[in-house]
Amino acid sequence: MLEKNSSIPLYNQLIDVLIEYIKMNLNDDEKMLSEREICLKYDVSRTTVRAALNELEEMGYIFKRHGKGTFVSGLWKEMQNLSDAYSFTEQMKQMGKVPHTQVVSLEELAANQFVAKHLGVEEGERVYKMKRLRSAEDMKMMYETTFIPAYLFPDLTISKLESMPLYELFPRLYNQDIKYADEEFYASVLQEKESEKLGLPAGSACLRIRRTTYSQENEIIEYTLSVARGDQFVYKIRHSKK
Amino acid sequence: MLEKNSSIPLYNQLIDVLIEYIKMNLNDDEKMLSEREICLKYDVSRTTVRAALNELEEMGYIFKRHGKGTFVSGLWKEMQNLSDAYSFTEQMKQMGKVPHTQVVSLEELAANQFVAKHLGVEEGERVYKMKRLRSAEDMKMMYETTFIPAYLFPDLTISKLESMPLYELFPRLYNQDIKYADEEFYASVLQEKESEKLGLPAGSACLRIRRTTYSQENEIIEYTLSVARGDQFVYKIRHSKK
DNA sequence: GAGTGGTCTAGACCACGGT
DNA sequence: CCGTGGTCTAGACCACTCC
Repeated sequence: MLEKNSSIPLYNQLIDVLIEYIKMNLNDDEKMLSEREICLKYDVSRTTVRAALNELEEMGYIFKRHGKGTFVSGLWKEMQNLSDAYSFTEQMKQMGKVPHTQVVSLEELAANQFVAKHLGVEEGERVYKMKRLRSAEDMKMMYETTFIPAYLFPDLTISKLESMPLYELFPRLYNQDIKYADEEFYASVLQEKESEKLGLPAGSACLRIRRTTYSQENEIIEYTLSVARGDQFVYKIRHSKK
Repeated sequence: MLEKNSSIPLYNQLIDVLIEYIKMNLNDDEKMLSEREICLKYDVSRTTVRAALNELEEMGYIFKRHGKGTFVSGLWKEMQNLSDAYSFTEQMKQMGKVPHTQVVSLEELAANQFVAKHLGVEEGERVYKMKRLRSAEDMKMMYETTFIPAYLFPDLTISKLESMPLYELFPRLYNQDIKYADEEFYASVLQEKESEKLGLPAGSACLRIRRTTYSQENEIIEYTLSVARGDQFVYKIRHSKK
């Protein structure tokens, strides 16, 4: 069942095993094996069991009650996305659509005050600025303006940009691994010029998004301003009470 | 420094102590004490230290590098809200405003199919439906329609509703502790009737929000539909790469 | 090789919920 | 009272980074 000498941590293997166990044996709100029972059944320490159970709780598979036990949550079926996906490509795939990106422009320029501030670089430093129109099945979904520091991405070209999604290009071509991305968004209406780009009437509902992406080294590797069709983007978030 | 026999868990105390230590002694990106150094300095086990450090990492105070050490993140200054607050009251306080709520209506009725589905109750079951206009310093911010199951909240009255925020009323008067809330939201524009209620022109940008709140017992205790001024609500979320 | 974070063990005591 | 999850210990070995 569990491979003790695998390169995959035991608690990680245990997660998969327990998910399988739940699916095969238990229904919603039924009582799960106790922590000590799991220790015996799979011959691991309680620390390992609790590490696995904590992740399962975060994932929504189970919930715990002090003094009573652990129970199957029955919520994991509905909660597909809850905005795990932060890339356009992933979002579209979750919506069951085929994403497409057209690179409208790519230029190298010196950072002005605004760009410098949001990319965390010095004013005057070289940066790339690109504009992209993002579609799904012939519907124009979103228009993005992205800034990235030039020194992290030498010799960036449109053909490279078009070869793969940005969030694959970062790690694969430039060894920049993403740690997390912060997004701010708010409702707005389309201005005239934007409405032309998206093929919608001016004044249509839209979502404006500002995204800052950080590398594993805690450097900002991307700052993007987006405007997205209001009728196509529904964000889902879960607020957990501590 | 740490009280070993406090009712507060050691790792929880340690979190506060370490935050203080960081603020007093370290700047951004500086190297933090190693885990084993913290063990010695505060006389606790490494398990306890790691529990505290994991929370600090989630909070954004520090980041770890395998083989190198733990470092101060320097991001905890900016990231105030990131939508931790899911109640209107908390959100307004974070924005430095004084929230006010006017209960427009409160009625008890039988759940129709729509309400039954979203509250997870049977059709025909008694539910409360309330409408509330929410303001901050004389600006009308958001209009909410809320459904809650009646059997969980016997003898609910407008005066009770007006006495405290809903999310205080749940635990304090009805012993209903909140576990988490799921929100969906998307951009839209105000319809005529809504525009009157919020005192804005029809066609103004707005955010439409659907919220489902769950109790510790995994029951739905609230379903709310909101429409909020687009120019006043900015949501922030962090997508962590796993 | 020395130091770091990552994983894991075996065992202990506590606080809570039910009998 | 017993079984549950919550906290904590002391110690072990591994994988990674840097010298």
